[in-house]
Amino acid sequence: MKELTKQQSKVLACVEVYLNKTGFPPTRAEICKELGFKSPNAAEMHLRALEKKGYIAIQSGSSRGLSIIKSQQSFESMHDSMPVIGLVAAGSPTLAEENIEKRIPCDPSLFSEGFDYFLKVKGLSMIDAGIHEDDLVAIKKTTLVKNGDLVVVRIEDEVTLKYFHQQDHLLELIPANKDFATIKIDLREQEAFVEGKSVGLIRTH
Amino acid sequence: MKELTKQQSKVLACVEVYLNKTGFPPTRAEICKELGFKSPNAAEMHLRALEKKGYIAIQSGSSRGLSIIKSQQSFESMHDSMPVIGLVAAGSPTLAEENIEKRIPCDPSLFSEGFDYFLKVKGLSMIDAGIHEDDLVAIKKTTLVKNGDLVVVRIEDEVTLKYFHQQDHLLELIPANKDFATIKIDLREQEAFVEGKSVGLIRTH
DNA sequence: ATTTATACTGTATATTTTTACAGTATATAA
DNA sequence: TTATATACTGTAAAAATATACAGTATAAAT
Repeated sequence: MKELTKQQSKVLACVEVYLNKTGFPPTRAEICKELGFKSPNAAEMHLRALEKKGYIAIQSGSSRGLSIIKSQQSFESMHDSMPVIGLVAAGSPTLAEENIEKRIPCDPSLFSEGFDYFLKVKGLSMIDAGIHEDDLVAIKKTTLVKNGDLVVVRIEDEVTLKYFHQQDHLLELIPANKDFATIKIDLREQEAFVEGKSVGLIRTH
Repeated sequence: MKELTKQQSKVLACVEVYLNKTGFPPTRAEICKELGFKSPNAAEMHLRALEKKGYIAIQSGSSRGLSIIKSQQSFESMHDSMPVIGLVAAGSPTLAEENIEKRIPCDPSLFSEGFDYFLKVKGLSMIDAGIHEDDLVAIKKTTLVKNGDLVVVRIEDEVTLKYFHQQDHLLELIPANKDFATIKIDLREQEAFVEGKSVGLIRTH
């Protein structure tokens, strides 16, 4: 699929937004109004380019005869899908594109509270909570967590999934496996960031 | 929401089908062609009625200015949702309406192989497989199962979720909890029906 | 220096489309 | 019997729309 110029991209976005808002595609004139062009031919030319590059189809002779072939919108918003993030050790911007292993076709309302991404579990530290290696834990980004919540915490460059327990300056990250030790952190000496909490889990057999 | 007459219903369906096929709504003339009317006013009148009853919106002055407000298509096919079945003891037609506890907004492709319904787990017999009480196990209806698969089996009026193991006439349904005994069935003496197998699991925290 | 691609303005026209108006026919309710 | 609602045909005009053609301007490539 050929690359789009900035303006072509704008026009395609305009068509998609209009379609989402009204349920039918815009006319050339409407695209112009939306994007500030003064001639319908400006829109026409961009549409022709988009057609040639395979992003849209134009039904000639039909008013508003546009249809989207390849959407620009991230797959996210069109047919809802949620990103799967590996439990990576390094890097901080968890939801950065390069950390997304794949996407699962489902929408955020799959779990009642909503969630932001799936975290792919590594290791067996939570096995007694019924959380296995490669399970996908649905994470809702929040820093508001209670003792006993299953949380994602970042300590320096390490991200971990554990039960949360904090009393005053002592943060305890408790595993669900007797072979693993509880991580104890004195928050006066070391920083720890709560990235979110688990609201659900999915597993593929 | 008011009831539709037969013709109104046909027109609404026509708009929806056209929209699905082309990506934009039909004109009055196109509806006529599709449904065999000879006057654009026939379509116009039906559209007005559909608007008055709240099924569509008409953007006046715009060509093809129709948008669907309330689709006729069943909720199922529009916004996919999958039924949740309790692990009920009695009754046989598993997917009968009365057995559906609720529906989860997701589509069958959530798990790569596809699935037909969720089974809500009762009891702790599979706890060592990381399957807890109230977990929802995604079940694909099939009778083609291998030894080691996690299957839904019906024996008389009892439905159970266990690991499958069969050798000749001996069927073993193996739990994942040392406190539970393996169910052993001689198929020459007793019937057992494989209803499906697990392809995944979801849990709400 | 000249071509080529992108990105438009401005105008005009044929065509598409909406939409109003004038009827006809039929079944159902008052 | 007379409304009233549904379900159309047929026509026509006004408005919306696609689309062709003639230009201008700019930056990058050759």
